[in-house]
Amino acid sequence: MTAQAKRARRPRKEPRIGAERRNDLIQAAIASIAELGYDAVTVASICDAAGFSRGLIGHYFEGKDDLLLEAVRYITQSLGTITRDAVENAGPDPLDRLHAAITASFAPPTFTPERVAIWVSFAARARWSPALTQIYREVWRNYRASLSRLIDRAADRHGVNLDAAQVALTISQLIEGLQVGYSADPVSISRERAEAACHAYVDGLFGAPTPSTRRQAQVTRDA
Amino acid sequence: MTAQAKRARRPRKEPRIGAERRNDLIQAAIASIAELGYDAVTVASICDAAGFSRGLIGHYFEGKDDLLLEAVRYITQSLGTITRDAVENAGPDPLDRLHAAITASFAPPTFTPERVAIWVSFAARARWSPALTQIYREVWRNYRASLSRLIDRAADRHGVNLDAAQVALTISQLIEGLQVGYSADPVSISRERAEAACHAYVDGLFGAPTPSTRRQAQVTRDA
Amino acid sequence: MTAQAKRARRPRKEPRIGAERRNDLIQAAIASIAELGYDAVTVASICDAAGFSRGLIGHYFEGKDDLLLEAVRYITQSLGTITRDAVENAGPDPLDRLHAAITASFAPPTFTPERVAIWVSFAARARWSPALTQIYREVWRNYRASLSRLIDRAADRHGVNLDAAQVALTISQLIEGLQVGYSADPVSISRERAEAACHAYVDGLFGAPTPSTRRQAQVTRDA
Amino acid sequence: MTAQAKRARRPRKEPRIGAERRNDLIQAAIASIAELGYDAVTVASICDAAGFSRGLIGHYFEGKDDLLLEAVRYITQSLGTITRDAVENAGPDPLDRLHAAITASFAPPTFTPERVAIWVSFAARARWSPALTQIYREVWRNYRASLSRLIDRAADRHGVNLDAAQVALTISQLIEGLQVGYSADPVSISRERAEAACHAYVDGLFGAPTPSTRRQAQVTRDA
DNA sequence: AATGAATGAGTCTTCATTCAT
DNA sequence: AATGAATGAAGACTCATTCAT
Repeated sequence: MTAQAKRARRPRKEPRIGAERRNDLIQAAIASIAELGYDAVTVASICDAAGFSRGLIGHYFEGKDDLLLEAVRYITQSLGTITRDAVENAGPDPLDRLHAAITASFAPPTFTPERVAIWVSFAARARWSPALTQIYREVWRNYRASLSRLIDRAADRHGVNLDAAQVALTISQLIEGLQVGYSADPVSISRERAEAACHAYVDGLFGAPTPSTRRQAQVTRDA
Repeated sequence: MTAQAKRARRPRKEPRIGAERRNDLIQAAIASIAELGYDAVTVASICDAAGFSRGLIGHYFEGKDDLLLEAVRYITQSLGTITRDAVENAGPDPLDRLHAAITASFAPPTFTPERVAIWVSFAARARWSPALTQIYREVWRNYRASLSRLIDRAADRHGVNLDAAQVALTISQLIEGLQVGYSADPVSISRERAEAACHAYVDGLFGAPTPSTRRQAQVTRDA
Repeated sequence: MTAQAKRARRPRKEPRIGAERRNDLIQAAIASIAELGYDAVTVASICDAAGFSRGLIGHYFEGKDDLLLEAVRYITQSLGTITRDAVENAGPDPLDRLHAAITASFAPPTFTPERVAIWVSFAARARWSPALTQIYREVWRNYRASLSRLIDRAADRHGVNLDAAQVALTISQLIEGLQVGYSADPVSISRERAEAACHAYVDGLFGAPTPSTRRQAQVTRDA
Repeated sequence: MTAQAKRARRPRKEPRIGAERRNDLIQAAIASIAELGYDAVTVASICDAAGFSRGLIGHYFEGKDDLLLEAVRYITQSLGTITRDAVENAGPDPLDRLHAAITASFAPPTFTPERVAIWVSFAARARWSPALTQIYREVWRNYRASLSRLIDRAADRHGVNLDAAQVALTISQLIEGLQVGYSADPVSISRERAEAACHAYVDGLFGAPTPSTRRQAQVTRDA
């Protein structure tokens, strides 16, 4: 805003590989979005957060929009990887794997006030940005496809008759909606309530008697 | 000051009473947000949409932010009114009333690409705007409180044991999430699928055999 | 606000009612200048001070600049009248009359924080406004001419040899300078110190031993 | 953001170090005030005078007001320095030093139509600006304190009994008033008459027989 | 590679003026 | 006569981008 003042002499950084610099800037962009909001972010705020000079963005990105897009990509990729890992570490039972996917969605680093807020900002802007729309669509389609497979197998195993596509949609959008609520009003919607609601939905589908022990380990591994 | 000389001017709009003009501007703001996105909206775009000169905003609002806030208030109020009306016109059965509330949430004028997109923008920004946070919280709290009452009564009537608060939260955030999905990617998440998923969740709770006939009339009056 | 362009004195249409309204607005303008400063004054602030609607200025004045000029004229005329009256009521002795002129310059309604501040604003702006330059020049020329006559006669009477024109200039600009100081920093330069300094200068010229009794009556007739 | 497309640009000024640019802008601001008046100055007029683009002010100053304040500070500091130098170069006699201070006050670069006009604008605005009030007060307090010391010593040396504080106030405000007069109406109040009046006042105090030879050299080096 | 000075388009806001009622 | 709605020009400020060093 104002205060082009004190640009404190900072120690000159050691020149590094481009990829590392790029990543520094992406992380700074994420931090800056979290602090100020997607559209209040400025090149200056990002560079200040990274400890770099203003002009550096032009060396590594097409411009501000490009950097912001990369930041979004970073977040979505990280989201996908984390979910995948969680599912694979969850054991063979498809229902366990389903719950593990949900648990991962409500655990750090995915479910953090900052990350959730950024994600929501990103989803909200998708309507007016083809690039964001495409990323958004792909992420959720993959997510729902994975869920669908798990749901199908779990339904088979537990002898339940389900519309897997619809259930996957419901889970994905319930997660999305709980994220929005948590982002906007974390007082009313705590992380715990959000997670519980989502698990409860799945439990309801499979007639499970609150199998909370199944997820306890993962819930507590917060950072 | 400096010589505000005579100049050619466009035909002056006939002055109307204040309240009417205020509403004109609010509607124009809503239209402009829908077209450009919450943060790409400019005073110029709003005034152009309304057919007024730039300076008029200063007469009726504190400034751009104030107008935008009023636009949000307008939308939320309209949302509350519509839901209330729908519930009251739905007959005595609490489960019918619950489904009516959901139906109204997925019907125009609430569920319109423009309205949904604005709502989502608004929710996404709430985190960085105390004024928006307050509005957001209040709207959903009221909404969930209404749902809770309906759920309690419906559970009584149908002999089901439910955590009303959790179910209300699930419904509200499922709606929110479906709106986000519809806003960002209306191709993957159609209005019909969104509505169906939400009704299906409620049906699942009450063990209903897809009582779709109950809502058929309203579902098809979409725009 | 530049462009204090030459504006022919237009004849007033409704002399009586109009004159009253005109005066109301002039007084409001003076009050508004005093409160906000010459250039922070707006048409709105003046009309608010007068309790009138915004558009009324156009009925009685050419515009804002015209009104402001009239306000300045009002103040300068009032200044001249007051000095003249004070001198004429001071008795026959020219030195008494000289002191009386000074006393009047440091007494209300001339010497008031508001009036002084306006006067100084006006003087400061004169350089860039031919209309103000003209008023300013005329006022002080008349004032100095009057002083000169008094000084000449007083010098005769008291057998002192003086450059009347230079003394008149010194008195007038000492008053002006004391007003500036009082306007900008009334803490350092009180009204009393200002008046005393000016009388002391005249006393010094005529070798008077602090003839303070001579002016006591006038000093205390403040409003 | 949004499409800051490539555009034709004027030849870019070669970047210089910050302090130099700051000074360029301050000088341009002074020139612009002198030309247009304190409140008719715009960011555009300043930048045009400096030959820079509009946005540069934001790099070196908080904004327009900050720059204007710096311009005032520059002028007042320069005023103080010049007076101090003049006094110290004036020889040992305190009365000579007193006259030297006055002479410096009526000589360039202090006493220039532009500088005087700016100074007067600044004094006139002080009433409504705490920052200006503070600067104004400090400058004149220092000035009067210096004068007081000189007056005391000169009175000792010449065996005259004087109220040093009052005389200092009189001199300072006489100078101020002569500046105002010169600014507003340089035709009636020439630089020479102004200076002569001020010296004559001091001469009168010490009973000097118009010791004009003492100052003749300096008087004639006018611009 | 990195810096930060410089640019200039875009936006919001203010406000004197106009004018229909 | 009086009102206040409406206008539109002017100005300050922001900020992404460019580019010489």
